[in-house]
Amino acid sequence: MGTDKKILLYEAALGLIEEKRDMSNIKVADIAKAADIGKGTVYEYFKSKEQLLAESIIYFLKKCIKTFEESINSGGGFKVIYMAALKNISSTMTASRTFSQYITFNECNFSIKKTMQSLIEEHFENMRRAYVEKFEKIIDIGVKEGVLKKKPDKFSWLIAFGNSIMCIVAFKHGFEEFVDMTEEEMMERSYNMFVKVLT
Amino acid sequence: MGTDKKILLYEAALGLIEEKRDMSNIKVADIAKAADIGKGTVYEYFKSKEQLLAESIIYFLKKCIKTFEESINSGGGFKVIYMAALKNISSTMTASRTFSQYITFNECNFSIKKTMQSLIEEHFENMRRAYVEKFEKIIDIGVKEGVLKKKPDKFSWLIAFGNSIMCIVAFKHGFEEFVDMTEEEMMERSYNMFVKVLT
Amino acid sequence: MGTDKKILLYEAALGLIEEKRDMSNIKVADIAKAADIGKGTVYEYFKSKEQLLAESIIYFLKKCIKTFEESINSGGGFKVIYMAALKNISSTMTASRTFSQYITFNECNFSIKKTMQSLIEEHFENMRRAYVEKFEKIIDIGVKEGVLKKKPDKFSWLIAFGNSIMCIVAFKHGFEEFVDMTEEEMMERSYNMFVKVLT
Amino acid sequence: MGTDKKILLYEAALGLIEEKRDMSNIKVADIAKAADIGKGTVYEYFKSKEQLLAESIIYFLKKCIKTFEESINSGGGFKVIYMAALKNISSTMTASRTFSQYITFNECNFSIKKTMQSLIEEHFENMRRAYVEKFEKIIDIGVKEGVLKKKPDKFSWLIAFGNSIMCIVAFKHGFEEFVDMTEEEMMERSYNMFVKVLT
DNA sequence: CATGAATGAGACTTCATTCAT
DNA sequence: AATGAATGAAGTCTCATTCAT
Repeated sequence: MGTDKKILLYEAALGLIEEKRDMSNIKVADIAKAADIGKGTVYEYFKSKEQLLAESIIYFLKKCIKTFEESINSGGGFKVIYMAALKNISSTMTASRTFSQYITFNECNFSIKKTMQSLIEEHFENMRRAYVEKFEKIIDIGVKEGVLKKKPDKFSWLIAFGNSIMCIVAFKHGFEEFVDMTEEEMMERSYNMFVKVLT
Repeated sequence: MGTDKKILLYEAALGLIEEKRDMSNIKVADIAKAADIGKGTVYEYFKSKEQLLAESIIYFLKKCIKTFEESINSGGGFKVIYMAALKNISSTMTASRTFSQYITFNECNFSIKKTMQSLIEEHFENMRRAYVEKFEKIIDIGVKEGVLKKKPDKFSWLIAFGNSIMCIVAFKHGFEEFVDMTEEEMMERSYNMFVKVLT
Repeated sequence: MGTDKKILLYEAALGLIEEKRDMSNIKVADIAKAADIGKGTVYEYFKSKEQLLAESIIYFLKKCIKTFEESINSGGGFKVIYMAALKNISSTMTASRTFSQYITFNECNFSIKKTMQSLIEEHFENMRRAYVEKFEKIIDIGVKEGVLKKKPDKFSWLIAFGNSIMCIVAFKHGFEEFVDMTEEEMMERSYNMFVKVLT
Repeated sequence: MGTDKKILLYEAALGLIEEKRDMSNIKVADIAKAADIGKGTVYEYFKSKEQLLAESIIYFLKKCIKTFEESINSGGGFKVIYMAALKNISSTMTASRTFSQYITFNECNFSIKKTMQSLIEEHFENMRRAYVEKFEKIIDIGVKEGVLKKKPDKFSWLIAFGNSIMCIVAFKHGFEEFVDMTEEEMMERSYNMFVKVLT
């Protein structure tokens, strides 16, 4: 069915993006081959290469938020949920280093024309809002549990989350300053810093 | 003279990178035209487009660290220097949003082949070390002045700086959560959070 | 079908080589046009211009030996076969003056890189051996018929054949010393000289 | 002086032709460098690259005939002179394999435009006539000495000389049929065959 | 629906030639 | 007279897209 083939192509495209770390070098032929589909068939489902790439990114963004939601819905207390949230972001970023930048900065290095860009940016903004919404829920849990004395203002907890994410990124990237730290340690310190900042 | 023309081409290339937010779409012809130079002349100074782009990035990296050094050497107390550092980073990032990602994550979306990449990565690492070194000096000033009770561990102050930078990026990016804040306010809060985290 | 188009391109390339007497000035666009094929299509069948030219030459070499075999298999006595052989070589050389040199000297003036050269040289050597083999059979017929008293040594008959070929080349080339001779006369004298030398 | 620089450039060009076995890949810059002369200076002496190459070839042709004359003027009887002539041609061909073809067939694989071609062809024809003239003198000596019973017709001795030359070429080329023969032997057999054919 | 052969616009790069010094 | 930096025309090759099957 049509949709199935689209998803096949999304996955193929995303796979190649990860592999190459560079969207500009990806060829339609490569994507088609990776999806085990004829080159011409791509154009039955997408108007252009641009469109396919743009939609692939949107598909990725939606998947991110979905797995994020799942990860924090597993239950547990504030710390457990906070950790789960960070772990999810961490693994998303590991799985998709190229997109990490995209997600974090909403900059589009990709060779996608302006028309597509706005489409993506809209979806990105949606995703960011969804993340922020979930973050707020996590904060509320922290307040209810008394880990956070009183609900901090939005600026503060947003930046605190940003901070935690930055820890992960730096760690994942393997900067020399972090090499003799285990992931557990890093997560623990990250948590402590998070609580400290917001108290 | 040769060097002059190389710099002319660096600037032209960097200008286009900023303009286009995408290195993969930049054509040699464009760079040459922007530098007001014949297309063939480019190849008198660079072996290939790749080389020109790679060297342009390295040129940019060196310029970044140079202006950063200058900005924090203007004197003043801890808070002044901290603010100057942030302002420099802020303006560098504004001037060069595309590179922000590169600098922060050391990922290279650019269509530059593996050989060039390693060249760039080496230079990037040098630059990062230079920044970290300067950051430490700023921390030391804070300690001497007594703003920071005792010298925090490297992990903490690195992340704290990262945090401050993230505030700027978020602000510059115009996320809706920050729209009713002035840059001064943001910087002030950023400073307060910085000190709080490290105390 | 793939093979057909390759042959189309071989013929087009060979045609242009003959026309221009110089392989270095042939453009891919010319070959494609001559084959009534899109420029890009050439690269569906050949990795590079080099490859196309090299393969074209090999195709030519194989065709030469094939028509040579056919020409001497038409039957008849020693003189008839000798004449047929010479006629074949003569017409091959007329059809392809540029290649004549190649075939005779195994030198490759063509702008073909070293890797391709060795490929061609191998094929050329094969072809040369095939010719020598056929020549020997012709000699054996001459001996059996008693035209040649006893089988001459290889050096002698090889050179004798070379000599005959040279007569043709000189004649074809229209050197002034040969202008008042008909092709028949030349062939007759050539034959007589051939027999005389080997007796 | 002007002329000196021209000769410098001729020699440089010829050297590169030999080295590369392919005139089409020779660059003006290469020739200039080989002659230790500025690139622009070439155009003080030659209207174009074409002209330089064409004149270089003509220079070579003249040099060939000059050394040939010298070689056969050293005196001695018919056999000695014949051998000297062959030796000269042999060494010329060794020194200049690329030109061998040119000289033998008067075909121009070189990337030289039609206008230059006719210039070269005229000079080639002159050279060929000069060679033929000298050959005739050698024949006359053979007749006078009685080695050749009576003066053979032009066709015969021309072809006989061509034959001898072909022996050298084949030998020099290292065809497998000739590998267990010394140059002396080959020359001796060549001489014998020459005399036999013309008797 | 699915395909992949065919295409040609356009990119990078080379190099003969010019010209200011 | 000598130079070499600068040039741009022209060539090779890539690849998104089309279209007949």
